[in-house]
Amino acid sequence: MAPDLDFSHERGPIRHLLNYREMSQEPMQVGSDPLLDDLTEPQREAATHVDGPLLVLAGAGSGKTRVITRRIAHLVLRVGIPPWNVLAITFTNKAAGEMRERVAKLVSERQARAITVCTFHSLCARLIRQYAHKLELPPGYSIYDTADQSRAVKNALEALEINTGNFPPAKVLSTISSAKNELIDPDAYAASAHDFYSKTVAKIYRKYQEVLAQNKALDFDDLLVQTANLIRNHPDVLAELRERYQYLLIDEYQDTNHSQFIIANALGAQHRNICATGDPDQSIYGWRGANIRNILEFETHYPDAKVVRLEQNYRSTKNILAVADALIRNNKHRKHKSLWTENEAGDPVRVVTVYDERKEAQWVVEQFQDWHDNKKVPWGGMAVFYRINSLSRVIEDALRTAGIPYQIARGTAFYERKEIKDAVAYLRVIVNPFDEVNLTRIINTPARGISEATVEALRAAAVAQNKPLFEVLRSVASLTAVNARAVAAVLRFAKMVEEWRKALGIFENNNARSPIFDLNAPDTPTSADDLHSIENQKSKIENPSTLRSFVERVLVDSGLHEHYRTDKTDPEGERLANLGELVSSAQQFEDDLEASLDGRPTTLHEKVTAYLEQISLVSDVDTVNPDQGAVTLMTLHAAKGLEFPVVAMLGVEDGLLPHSRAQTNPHEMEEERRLCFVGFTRAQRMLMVSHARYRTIFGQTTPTIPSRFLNELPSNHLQVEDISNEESWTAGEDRFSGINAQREAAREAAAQYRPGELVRHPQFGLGRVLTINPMGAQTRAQIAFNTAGVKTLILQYARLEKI
DNA sequence: AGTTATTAAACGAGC
DNA sequence: TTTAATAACT
Repeated sequence: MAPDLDFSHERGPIRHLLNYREMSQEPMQVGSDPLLDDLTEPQREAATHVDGPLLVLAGAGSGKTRVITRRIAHLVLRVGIPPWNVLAITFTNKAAGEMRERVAKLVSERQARAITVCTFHSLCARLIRQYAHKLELPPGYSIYDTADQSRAVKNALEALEINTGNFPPAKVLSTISSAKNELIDPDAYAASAHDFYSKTVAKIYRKYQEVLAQNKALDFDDLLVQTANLIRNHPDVLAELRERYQYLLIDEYQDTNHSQFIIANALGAQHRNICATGDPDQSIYGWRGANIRNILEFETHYPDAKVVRLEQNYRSTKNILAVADALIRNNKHRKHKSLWTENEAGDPVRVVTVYDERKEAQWVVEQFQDWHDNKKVPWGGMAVFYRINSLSRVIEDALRTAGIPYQIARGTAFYERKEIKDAVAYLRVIVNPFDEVNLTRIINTPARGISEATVEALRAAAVAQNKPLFEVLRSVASLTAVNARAVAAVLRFAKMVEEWRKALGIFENNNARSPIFDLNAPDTPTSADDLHSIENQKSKIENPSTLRSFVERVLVDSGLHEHYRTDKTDPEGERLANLGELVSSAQQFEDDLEASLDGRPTTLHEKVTAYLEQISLVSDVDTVNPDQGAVTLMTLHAAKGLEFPVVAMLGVEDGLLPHSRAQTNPHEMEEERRLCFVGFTRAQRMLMVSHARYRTIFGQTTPTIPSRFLNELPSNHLQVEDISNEESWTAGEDRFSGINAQREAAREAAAQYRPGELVRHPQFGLGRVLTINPMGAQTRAQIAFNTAGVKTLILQYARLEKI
């Protein structure tokens, strides 16, 4: 049993803070500043740094966030920097929220609200909205998620008449994404493309950008690219931003990519008050363009930078830290850092071998139960990490069966559901009439009599007339290819959307200077002062309704509500409930927004736009609430920046961690090791690591090899257990009897049908068995049907009938 | 036109 | 295993 450790000092409230005015009247004595008193020397050095570049190399658990928040408070309270001059960039919205909260405990609520704390992506999204007119975008531009991007690429491929077979959208998109992260535009990409594949990608890239431009849409990478362009091409904007953001803090600097680097440096180049914090050993996003050199070469970019190293760890026990440190020492490309702690030695790190993933889950659940019942660790203090999302299922099942509350960090999953994507697509189309991807998604969802053929005719007309698709809807009557019933349906749909737009104060008096179609609408002086002043155009009618009621109205008017209310395929009403949850999320957003606006007016239109922006940029961890009293399940990537008293890491096996795709590339292998290191260093008191002898992935059970990383761990800090044989006799028998039963069934099924026999299929009718291919549960039969031709069917699923 | 069944295809991490 | 695209049916 581990002695009780006190981990509370990290988050202790700071009392009796003096504000700046009091300070200046009555100077504090050196060493008695409550902002700094409880900091160590290096921490204080970083926290009190005011002007000029600062690099904080912060080891895991070294109190980095604390230093950042204190530094912000110090700047505002002691130095007297206006809070709106401070810009802190974090890796996730959740981290931003936490940082703002922690700062708010040091400074006043009001001051805290004036500080900008956000992620790169949300900063860029807001800047683009604010300066939309300079980028030929409407402020209601769409942000495309992966699914939308994939649609856009498919459109591009279609237009170029390229077969998707050789150019799967996902693969093309990842190539394009890498290019964008390096700020390589289609021209530059084409210039460096020499082989057939990249030359074709160059064409697709160009077309894809055209499609996005047509739709007035940006993908995630474009948010950064466009911001970089904005800053580069508009010196006035850059000057404004530099004036506004005089003190820059960028957290997790090791995971910034080239475009983020460019943006940050452009903002900071003049005043040079740029503070980067991070840890090269925790760089785990190389695959999405993060450039570890940004942090390694910070001192080259800023030779006068002050460098502070935080090496004392306040988070973990000695054992955990020793194990993590031993692991990371195996990376060759690395600057060594000596992590140390004054914490207790604690329990050894447990490394356990289990039989399979079910046993693994069961073991973890047992351990958690013990920590909860006997060591009084709340459920919220425990977490399960894994390399790939698909490992979450088994542990979920086990936790559910055990009745243990859990939450999964999969914030985006909610917005990926069809019903939610549909509902959001309506909102997108309302604020962005150019968004064809979302328009085609909802034009006949739910079914309202607008067929595929009708949509095709409309699209053709839009291309022919060189008009946005939505504008063509109104002239649908002139299209001969569309019958009267469809015309009525289209007009009804267009009318409905226009009604919603009216409710937002958007008017479209036929091709007049309707604000939403008019990109050259008068430039209202948008200063960086107020990022919340979103749109240039103000609502022309006083609309009393709220965001919540607007969303509800769209759900009802569109028929989505009714459709899912009566959906027979969803008897539980789960989808309807999800729509309900969307409505409450709108309500929640509205409440938060009102609070942060502090009485300043907003239009409904602005609210919808801001809401759409927010839901486009939620990250997986954003939804995790530690005080929820639930075990947290997440990927190792999502775990960055978090900490839990008890941590279990699943599937520490070769092929999973390190992932099989990293095996051939030494750099990727080191990133895998860093990923493992990140996982280890999240643990405060107990770290358990498990690997199974057999693992079933995609229905295929295969023996595994323990992760090579396990061999790198110092045995004197470990407690190694192999429980793969315990009770596995019964479990093993169950398992094999299960498999055997399946095989038996398949054999029987195979035996049942012999080549030459006549069978009947509910759909295909009469047929004759040609061959039987016994493959266990996957046993297939080739059958020649009288009318349907030769088909290969899986016996288990095909409801065949012997004749 | 719209729904439902069947088959094929994807499976690394995410803003 | 899940999801997406396609084919068949009502």
